[in-house]
Amino acid sequence: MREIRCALHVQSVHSISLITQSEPMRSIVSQIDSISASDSSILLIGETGVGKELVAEYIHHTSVRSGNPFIKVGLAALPPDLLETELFGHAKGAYTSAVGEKKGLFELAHTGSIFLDDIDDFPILLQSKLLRVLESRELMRVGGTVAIPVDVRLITASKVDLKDLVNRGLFRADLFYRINVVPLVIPPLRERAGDVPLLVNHFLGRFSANGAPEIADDALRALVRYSWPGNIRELRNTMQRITLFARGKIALSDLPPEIREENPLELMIKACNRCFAEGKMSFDEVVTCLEKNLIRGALKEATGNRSHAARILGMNLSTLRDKLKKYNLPDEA
Amino acid sequence: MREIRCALHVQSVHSISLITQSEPMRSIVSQIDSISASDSSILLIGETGVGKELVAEYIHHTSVRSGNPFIKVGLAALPPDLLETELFGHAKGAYTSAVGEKKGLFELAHTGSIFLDDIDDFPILLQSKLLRVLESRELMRVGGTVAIPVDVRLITASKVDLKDLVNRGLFRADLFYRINVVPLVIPPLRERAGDVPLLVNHFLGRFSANGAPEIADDALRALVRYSWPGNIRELRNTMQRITLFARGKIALSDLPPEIREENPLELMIKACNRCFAEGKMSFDEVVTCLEKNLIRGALKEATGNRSHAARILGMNLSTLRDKLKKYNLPDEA
DNA sequence: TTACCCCTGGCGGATTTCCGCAGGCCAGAA
DNA sequence: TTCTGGCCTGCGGAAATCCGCCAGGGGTAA
Repeated sequence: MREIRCALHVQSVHSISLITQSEPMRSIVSQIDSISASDSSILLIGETGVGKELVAEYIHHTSVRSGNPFIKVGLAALPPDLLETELFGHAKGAYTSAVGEKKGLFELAHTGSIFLDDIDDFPILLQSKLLRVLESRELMRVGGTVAIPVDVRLITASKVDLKDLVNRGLFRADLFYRINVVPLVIPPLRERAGDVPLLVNHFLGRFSANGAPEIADDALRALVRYSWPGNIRELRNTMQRITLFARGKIALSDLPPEIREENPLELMIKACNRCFAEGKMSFDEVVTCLEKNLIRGALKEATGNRSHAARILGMNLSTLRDKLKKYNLPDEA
Repeated sequence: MREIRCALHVQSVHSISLITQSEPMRSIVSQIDSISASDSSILLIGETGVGKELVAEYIHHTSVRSGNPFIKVGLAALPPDLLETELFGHAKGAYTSAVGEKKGLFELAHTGSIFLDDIDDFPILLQSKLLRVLESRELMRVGGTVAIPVDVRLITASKVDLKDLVNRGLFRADLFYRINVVPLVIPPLRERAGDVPLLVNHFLGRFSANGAPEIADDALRALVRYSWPGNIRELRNTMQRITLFARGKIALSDLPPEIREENPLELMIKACNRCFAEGKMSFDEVVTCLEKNLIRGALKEATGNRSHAARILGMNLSTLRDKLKKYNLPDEA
């Protein structure tokens, strides 16, 4: 486990690392540390792949329950009809194939923590039972008649704002307030691009037999510039794939094309913003300039054929004609 | 004088070099070589700084008159009231201060060539006299009574299309036809960017005591990308300035900012075209995308103040509000 | 408390834009 | 020679856009 000083902020507990130097994540680590003595329910909000599971582990292992079980449940991955029994167990003979009693995941987490990922996908019919379990701190197995005490700390994760689901009647408001005692928003990777170099280095080191290889400057810039729609999971997978094929220093050419090449749309937006902000052009001037150039390009490609040019541009011939007249672009201007 | 093989085309005559590897210039050199035995009047057309004077020298020194005088006249640089006497001389007592007779530049060019630069600036009142001299092959000094024979080859240069001036009555049609026997259009440097590396190397070598220094790749790319509105003259001056201050290899940081940094407008146009061509977006989608982003940027800069944002964008508040509604951009989306 | 300035929303009129329709022309195929 | 398909132009109606006007609210200074 590498420990880095000065500008970095690495908390390593129980071989779990939250690697960051960005302010958004530092703030979250601070909040987690400040409630480590607490038993409060925590709701982690963030996009797929941002590392909610890792954060949940960190929370558990820095809490007073760190020596006790930590049960992770991906709710979205469980078949809906098995969900109840998986979570709460079932009594003997509860249904045809229930030849024996079964402990649920909540029982297994007794005295420890349970992490319910994708709580936004939780069936609303089970929400009332979950709420009862949380409030009474005991559960009734499916088909059972005996209340079984459970002492668990609840950590949940959602990829959307549960308030929206509450407003749409898809999530119980009372359950929401119960699990949202401490909300933590995990930012997407594109909002903490400053962490990308650390994470890249971390995963390259993780997957390389000889320690993290060096990265060319332009390759690093491309990695930082990329928006990482798949967040840390995508970054991790990308680094794993790179270490399989790259030799020595990581070059720009070692990166997959969607990272290596700047997205044309992003490039355009950046250029337009820069032109508008620096080029002293008004909104209309920028839009007009864009339209003119797109039209010119299409006419060139269509060798002056206006009908074809209109089709290229995805507009009506009449519309193109009107624009040609408006901008005084009669021929292949 | 360096001679380069293979891909290059360097004609060196009498310590004059036309350095090029681009097709447009090669074509011109071929035309010049093919008329070297001719005495035809040549009209060079091209922007300021493209090297018309150098081309004129080359023409003279590859012609049969190469051993005879070559007189260069920048017509725009001469005071209009002295123009006639400079070109055609004057007799003794032609005017108060004319204490002696004076040969004009045409006489000095006898048996050789005369190069009249900026012929587009030539006063229309002198155009008839010039025409008479060219047709009769003799001249009358200002205030003189004796016809003096002159045998000169005429090379003229213009930075505009003289036909336009003829159409507007600013240039005599008969004179135009007389001097336009062989028109040669010298392309601007931006239309033969392939020559930039050669020219950069040439001038760096010219101005460096220790031979041409090496250039970093990104610096060379910036030099090629630059549009060189001042053409070769600007390139020459830039290289001279660089060799004064740069040490060793020429880096991107050694270049002046207008070359080092890509012009925002050009960048935008390039990016927009690429986005449209590669990004599989329709005209409307591109325009919409641009508008949304410009609006978002303005709102961000105005911290949500729509009146301010409208002013930033240079549009009416009502217009901005209509667009916000159209694009469903309610808050700082 | 009052006055002033600025922002925002609602709304409607004028102008611009989009585009469909009809007709003519041209080139190529039957 | 006729027919067909495509392109282009003129033109007018519907829809969209631009923006001015009015009213209300909030903040600040006198």
